[in-house]
Amino acid sequence: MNRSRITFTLNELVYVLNSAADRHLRAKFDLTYSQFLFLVTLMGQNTPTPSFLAECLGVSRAAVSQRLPWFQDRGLVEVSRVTGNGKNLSLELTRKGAELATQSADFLEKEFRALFYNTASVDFDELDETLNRIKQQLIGNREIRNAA
Amino acid sequence: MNRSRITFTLNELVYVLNSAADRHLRAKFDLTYSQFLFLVTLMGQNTPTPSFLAECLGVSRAAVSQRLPWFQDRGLVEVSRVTGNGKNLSLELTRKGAELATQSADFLEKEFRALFYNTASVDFDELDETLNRIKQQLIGNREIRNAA
DNA sequence: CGCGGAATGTTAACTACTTGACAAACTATT
DNA sequence: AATAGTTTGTCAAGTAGTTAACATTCCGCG
Repeated sequence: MNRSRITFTLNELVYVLNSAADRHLRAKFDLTYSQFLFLVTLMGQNTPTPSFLAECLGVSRAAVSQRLPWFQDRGLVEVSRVTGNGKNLSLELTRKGAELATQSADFLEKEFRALFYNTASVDFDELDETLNRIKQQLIGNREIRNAA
Repeated sequence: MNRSRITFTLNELVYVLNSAADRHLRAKFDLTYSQFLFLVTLMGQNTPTPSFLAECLGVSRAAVSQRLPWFQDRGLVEVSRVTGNGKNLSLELTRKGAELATQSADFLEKEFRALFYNTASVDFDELDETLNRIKQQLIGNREIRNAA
């Protein structure tokens, strides 16, 4: 019963976290959580292709392709072709997009820091490391299984 | 940066966990992870209303309403009206549905137990408790904020 | 009793994703 | 250099959820 309790807890916690983030972002920046993720992920790289961005976001290429016009129309993302490369598009945050990403990320960071501040008894670094170890274990075993 | 690292890690871990569960369930029981959750949640109560089930699953009443025929058609769930109550429907697993829920839950439990067995250095009970504490903290603060 | 208000279940319209198919562009091998 | 194979971005169709509106049923209270 250990297993099921903890996977349920994880799902619930993630739901609460993401809902809270979504609420804050909508209220202050008129931004969806997944729009926020799009911008922040884009900021984390320099001029990636849509294909690579899709991989980072964990969604399909088609999904990125469909969402791009929304960000272009609002002047947040610029799509360009690299000269001498007719195949790949290149994505880049505009100045406005970068500002929005930075401001919203800072804001969210501050909000959660305030919330977590009271939870003094938790070592978040250690927790993060533990969760990552579990994740790696799962990924590792999966690959072994698939190869077999 | 603490905050963002851990929320990202949480999301990634949940994704890996749920994907693995989905893969196993499809392969062995021709069942989606969310279909599995539907059955297991239903088994956890006795003859709930669709409305209550929706709340437990964290989805809208409309979503449950739309999904019910799928489970009825396959003889997994029985929908009935309680006599003297024209308003509420009553949901119940059929024998077949209960068997499928039990078998798939047991199977998943066994799979994950095997995976986790190697991660000896993690105290899963303690981890579960920690995650729950964080969740409660978040919920608590949210309610205070909303009331203000 | 009867009537206003709340809750339930269903429907319609919408959203955000998916997969599969495709053309265009690149890469590698011969 | 030609070509077979891969990668990329896009489109069409399908899926699972959402919100909003609705009829129906129940409840509390005059």
